[in-house]
Amino acid sequence: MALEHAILVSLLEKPGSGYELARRFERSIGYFWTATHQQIYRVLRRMEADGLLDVHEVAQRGRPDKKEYSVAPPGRAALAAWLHEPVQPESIRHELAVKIRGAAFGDPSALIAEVERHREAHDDRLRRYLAGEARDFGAPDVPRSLDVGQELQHVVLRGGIAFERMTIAWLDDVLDTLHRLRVPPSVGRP
Amino acid sequence: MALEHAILVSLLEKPGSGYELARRFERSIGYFWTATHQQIYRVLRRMEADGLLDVHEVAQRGRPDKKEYSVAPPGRAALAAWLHEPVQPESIRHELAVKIRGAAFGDPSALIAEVERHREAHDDRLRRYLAGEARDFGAPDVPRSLDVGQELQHVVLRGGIAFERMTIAWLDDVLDTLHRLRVPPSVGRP
DNA sequence: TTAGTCATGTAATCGGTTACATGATTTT
DNA sequence: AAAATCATGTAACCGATTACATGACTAA
Repeated sequence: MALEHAILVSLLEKPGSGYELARRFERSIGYFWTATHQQIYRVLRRMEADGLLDVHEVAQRGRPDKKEYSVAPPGRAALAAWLHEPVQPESIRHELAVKIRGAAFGDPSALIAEVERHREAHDDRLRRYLAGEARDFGAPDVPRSLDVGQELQHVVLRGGIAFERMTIAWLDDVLDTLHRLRVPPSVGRP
Repeated sequence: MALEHAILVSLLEKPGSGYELARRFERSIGYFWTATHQQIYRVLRRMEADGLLDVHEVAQRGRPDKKEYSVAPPGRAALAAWLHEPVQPESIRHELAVKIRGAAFGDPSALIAEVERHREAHDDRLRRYLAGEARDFGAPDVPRSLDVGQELQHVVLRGGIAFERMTIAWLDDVLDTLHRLRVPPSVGRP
């Protein structure tokens, strides 16, 4: 049930509409949790009904009205309580890994293009993260003084960066392996 | 819909019962996909009804009968077709990261124990993966010659190992940050 | 004029988790 | 005697995805 808590964190960092939250889930929050706008709207309504959030409609010129959500005291309490509960260490779900292992029952070299596509996507994401890091937290050689919230945001972003770097290195390993498997392994035999 | 495909891959590697599949999902397949026995049984019945799998009951001495599933020709075809479809690069979902970012609105040092617990869990998993690697694929200095299926299994396992190593390093970074935040940053100011 | 952004929603379906349930056998 | 393993399932619920829908404004 971490979506609710991710929303609480995001709204505490800055109040906003469902639409704005959906956009944040595409970027900053996106490197540790994802959600579509449909789901966000549904959860927002439920959380408001439960008294965790306050809403007020904001009229805008030239744009549709929006409902700006902010965290109500019970929402803050719910987040504080959750921070003291243990969550269980998660496992990954990696569909591409299923495919790689499945390739043994098809043509492994047919996967090369697919793996390269994934590599590109992760490389793009890494670039975006690094750009965001430089923008929000300063370049490594030009450190800024940050408050607690920023320090924590930064360490989470470093996690996203580490994940992308690791994934890219692994996909290179996968590509290497797929290429090696195309030529029968004859070297080294007597 | 990768669970079906993960099951097809696993059953192609070796036929087995729902119970056995559930066990495999706790270990080898577990480092890229997870599933509980309830879900596995449900999906197995559906796949059998769809003609993707064959079943035959196996009587056992001293143990309950089991239904051994194996991949039927249409199942093999379904897997082959899926291998040619692109899957989209996934994002991670990391509940702990939500917590870390949420800690800014509570007591960050209260998270230290929780993060240490996660670090332990990932360290355990890493050890199991490394033990499995040595057992199934030989130590790095004593390489074995492997067939295509084994090579692909190995590269996926290397991915799991890389993921755990990266996660442990990141959690150390997180612990470092949480410790630093306990003492007010006074060094370096005039 | 077409595409893109801002903004919110409904409906259907599927995938996954949690809790509950049974029962024999084997190991400590 | 108790706990663990082998083996299979039902029911309820929740979380998440996909498809569909609307409508105004803005920029290429």
